[in-house]
Amino acid sequence: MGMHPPETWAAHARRVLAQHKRHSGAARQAVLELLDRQNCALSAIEIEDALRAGQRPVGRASIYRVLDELERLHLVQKLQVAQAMARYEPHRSGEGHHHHLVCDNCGTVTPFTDPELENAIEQLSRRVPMRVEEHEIVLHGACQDCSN
Amino acid sequence: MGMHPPETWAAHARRVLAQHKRHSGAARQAVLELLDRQNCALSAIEIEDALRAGQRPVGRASIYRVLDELERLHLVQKLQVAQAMARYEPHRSGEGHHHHLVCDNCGTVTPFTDPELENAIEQLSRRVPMRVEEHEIVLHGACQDCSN
DNA sequence: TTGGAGAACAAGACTAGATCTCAATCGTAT
DNA sequence: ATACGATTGAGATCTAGTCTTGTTCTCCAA
Repeated sequence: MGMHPPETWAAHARRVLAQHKRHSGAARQAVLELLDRQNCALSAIEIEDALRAGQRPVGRASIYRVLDELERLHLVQKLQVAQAMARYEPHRSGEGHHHHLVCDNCGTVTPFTDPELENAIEQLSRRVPMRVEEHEIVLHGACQDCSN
Repeated sequence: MGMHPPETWAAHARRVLAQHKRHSGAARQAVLELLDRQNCALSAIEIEDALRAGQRPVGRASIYRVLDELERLHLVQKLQVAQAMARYEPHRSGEGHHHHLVCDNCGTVTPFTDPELENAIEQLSRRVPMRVEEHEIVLHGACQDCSN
């Protein structure tokens, strides 16, 4: 369990994709690099806009296709956080893992982490009639600004 | 804190609605009664279909309006379980509370309950910078049928 | 009991997130 | 270099959810 050489998530993703015999196209690279720079979840539309504004426009269909692919390989996690709009974030082992607080008043989404909760989920996953691969926890309520 | 007389969720909901000075229309009654007969979450479309097939057709706009209203009064909980489609279920205190396992292969949604998990969430809710009112937990993976 | 104010309702136009199609292009193994 | 399959983008299409509008119904007070 020694130190791994530092490797970006994007590099890791590229490696996994290569192992799965995928060609490496420009659209996919752009999405990977954008995702790698984020620390919380983005929607497909936000990704589309960011890429159009920034480095390289990518067709909407490509974005959804890439996100789908990455999700199937467990490289991103797809979240149904609040509205009827999916969000995606890089699936980093350990340190990046977090869940979300959603303010039902103003709609803000804030990430949080909690080791004890992770522990409880870990235990639970063994008791449940399913091979658990991911979990998603959303707390709803009123954020500090809104509860005054 | 004694025993309450047995009261259906629908009756409870009607009472709360009355307290909030809402008139009582036919569409809302139909939705209430349908929801009361379910033990897991329904989507708005499923509700629309069930009502059209069954007792009394109700306009789609009305269904969403009613569900919204019920959600604001905490009489139903809105869930973003799997696909980009919200699901709603009666919010019963205690005994009816549960969470969901989603099989990413076949899409089945199964409810489960777990006191320890509820406990962990309860603790967590105090540590977190938000007044927590609801929580939603979804475990993803492969169900028993699909993991063979 | 009746009349009126405002709540509830239905139909359907509309929006926006997501998917599908298909022809053109690109990557890579040979 | 070539061939073949993977990748891509434009735009059509689908569908959950929202908005608009005119009508109907509930409740309450006279």
